[in-house]
Amino acid sequence: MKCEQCPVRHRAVCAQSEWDDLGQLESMKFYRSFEPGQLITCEGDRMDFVASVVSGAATLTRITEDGRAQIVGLLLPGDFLGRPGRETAAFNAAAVSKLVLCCFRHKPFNEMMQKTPQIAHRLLQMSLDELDAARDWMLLLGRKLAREKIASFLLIIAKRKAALHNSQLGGRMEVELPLSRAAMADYLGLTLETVSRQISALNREGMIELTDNRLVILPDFGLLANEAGGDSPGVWII
Amino acid sequence: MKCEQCPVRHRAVCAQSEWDDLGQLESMKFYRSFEPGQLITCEGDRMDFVASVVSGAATLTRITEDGRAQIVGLLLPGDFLGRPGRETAAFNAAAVSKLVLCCFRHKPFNEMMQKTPQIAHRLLQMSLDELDAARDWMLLLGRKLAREKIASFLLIIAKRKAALHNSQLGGRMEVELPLSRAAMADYLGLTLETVSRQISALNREGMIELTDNRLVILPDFGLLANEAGGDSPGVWII
DNA sequence: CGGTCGATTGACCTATATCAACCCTAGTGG
DNA sequence: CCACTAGGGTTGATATAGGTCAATCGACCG
Repeated sequence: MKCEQCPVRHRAVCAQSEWDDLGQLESMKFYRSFEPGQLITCEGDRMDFVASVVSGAATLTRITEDGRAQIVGLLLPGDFLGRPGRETAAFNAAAVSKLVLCCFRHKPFNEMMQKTPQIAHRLLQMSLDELDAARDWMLLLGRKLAREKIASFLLIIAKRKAALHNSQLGGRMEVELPLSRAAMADYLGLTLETVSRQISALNREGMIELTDNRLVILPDFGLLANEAGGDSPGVWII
Repeated sequence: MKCEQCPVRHRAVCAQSEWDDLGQLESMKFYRSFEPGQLITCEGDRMDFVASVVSGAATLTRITEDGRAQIVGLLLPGDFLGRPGRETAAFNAAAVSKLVLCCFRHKPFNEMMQKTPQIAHRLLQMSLDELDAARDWMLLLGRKLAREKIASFLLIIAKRKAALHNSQLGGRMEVELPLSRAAMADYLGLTLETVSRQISALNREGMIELTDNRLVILPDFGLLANEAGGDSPGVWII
């Protein structure tokens, strides 16, 4: 695929790169695909590339010795996986849907970063945005009720979808959940039973309409936002 | 104070800057002091500078509409406050002890970042480290028991102290808590009563020795680490 | 048709929150 | 000098949100 036609061209780490830089990236990139459930790396593993998510979704997970898991990152199209200058994965990364990555080997990517400020700059921007998002997520994990966690999650997915498609936020929206109930639980610091119960409750009360297990209609975005426990939603629009 | 004598010279955003860059930073920096409890910025406020923590400690806090608070960042000596290119604070920032900041106005700092890759590069490094720390914190908030949260917190403070002084980790250590019980609760996603109870319990069991309310002796670092719920501790050493 | 996987629902339990009393220390002012 | 007060911390009794364990359901698949 040519970079110009790339669906994440204007959002990924290469977003601010100009023509000739893009040509260089083009020549060093390679695509990798993963099936739902497939591991990309394990914590501690050598990871010889960094990548942009082109399509699909992946999760970063941190696990305690006794097996409790917490998803600490949800990578959607445009997001960046890996850390330049670190060749050992700090987290388990797994595909949660059919996933396509646009990969770069560490060494050429590092050299590129040294030479072209745009890429380093964009990566800094993206990292700071992720940090903001992580901090909002800490508020959710530490202080929100189960119901609020679920509502917040639905909103963030809706917002990401709107941001990717440059479409409007608000009113009636349809979102496809990128995660299973179990994965949502690991994302929200809940059990899958609690996730299921809360989703059922929101459904019963008309806050959401469940069509498929993975397909949710939000009849009223604003109404649902009231249930999310009110952190300022602006920052989520990455 | 001259930059060469700065206690955080080798850890702050300026760590990788060379002589002449340092001269430039020197000419544009200015110091500000804050008393314990004093607000630095409120979410949404205009914030006309970025800064390095020289001494003392500050917290970043996120608050829900109905007043539940979560501390989402603990800034210790060397840490960076603010975001280049954003002049509106995204969080409440407050001093929790006598605090000294080394400040730079946005505009000259941005220009400096454009010109000198070292600063931008160091800031990227620091942001990525913070992101790693935030992700470990998400595991704590989402999945750890109260007792494990407290133990983890004591360990991270001990580790930061060791890192700053380049001293050894392990064995018997003494740490000064930068936070009140209430602030610890807001950091750990607990209530202050639960914090107090768990600290008392660890004290009773000899895992820690309380001298002052704010001064804790860890008789055996490794023993306490067992109580922390076992995320790989390596990443904490920022 | 049996088996597997994800999701839902129910009954019960527990870690932590909540509410409340109390303690200790430091500071203040009579 | 000492009573009074305020702020931080501890401790106890009770309530509850969400966890745990277990049964069931539906869809899909060989």
